[in-house]
Amino acid sequence: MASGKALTRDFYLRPTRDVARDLLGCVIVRRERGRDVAIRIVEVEAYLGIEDPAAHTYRGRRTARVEPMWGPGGHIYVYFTYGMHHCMNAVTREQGTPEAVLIRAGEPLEGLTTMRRRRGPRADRDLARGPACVCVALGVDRRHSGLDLTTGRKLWIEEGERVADAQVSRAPRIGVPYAGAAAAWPLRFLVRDHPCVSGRPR
DNA sequence: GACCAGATGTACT
DNA sequence: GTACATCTGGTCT
Repeated sequence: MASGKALTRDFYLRPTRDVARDLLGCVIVRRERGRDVAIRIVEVEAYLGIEDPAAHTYRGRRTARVEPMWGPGGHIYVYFTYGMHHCMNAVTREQGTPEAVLIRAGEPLEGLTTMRRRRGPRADRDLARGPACVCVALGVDRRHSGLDLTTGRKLWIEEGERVADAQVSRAPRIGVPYAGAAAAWPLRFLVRDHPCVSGRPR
C-alpha cells in the first residue's frame, strides 16, 4: 500500500510552520522485515529552535541528544522523556537552523496487527494517539534518532491526502507551560474533529 | 474531568 | 550530585 515515494529534502527545508501544517494528512511509513506499518498524521507541533523557549535547542543548546536538529531538514530527532517515553520529530530548515515538528498523533492505516500487538488492547483510534504512542505504534526509539527520512528505506514520510485549510485547526502547544509567552503561540496543528487527535487539556 | 505515580536519561551545578 | 522532563494510563470523583 505504501508508495515508497518519500517526501524530498525540499519539503523539509521550508519554514517550520509551513512544514508542520503540510505534514497533516501525510503518511509515516515504517518498513521492517518487508512489512509496513503506516499512520496518517493528524496532529503536529512546530518547535522554532533557538528563539523558542519550548524547543530543546533554545538559545543555541547543542548537545549529543539534539545534534540531529542541527543538521539539514529531512532527518528524524527522537528523544526520551519522563523515564519511559519516546517522542519523534521531523527536523526542518537548513543545516545550522535547529527547528523541528513533533508528531503528536496519527490515524492507523496499515499494519494494524503489528500496532495492536505493540500497544496492547485498546481502541484502534487510540493506537497512535499521543506522541509517545506514535513511537510505540511505529516501533521507533532513540536508536533511530538522526535517520534520514528522505531515502525511503526503513522510515519515511510520504504525501497523503491533502487536508483542506477549512479542516485545519491551530492551537497552543501541549505540555510546555514552562515556556512563558511561547506556550501560547499557536504552533499546534490538527485535523478538526478527527477521532485520533490527542491534546488532552493541561 | 481531575489527579497522580511511574523510572531514568539528560542537562546543568 | 540533583532537578526535571515536548507523557501515559490508571484511579477516583
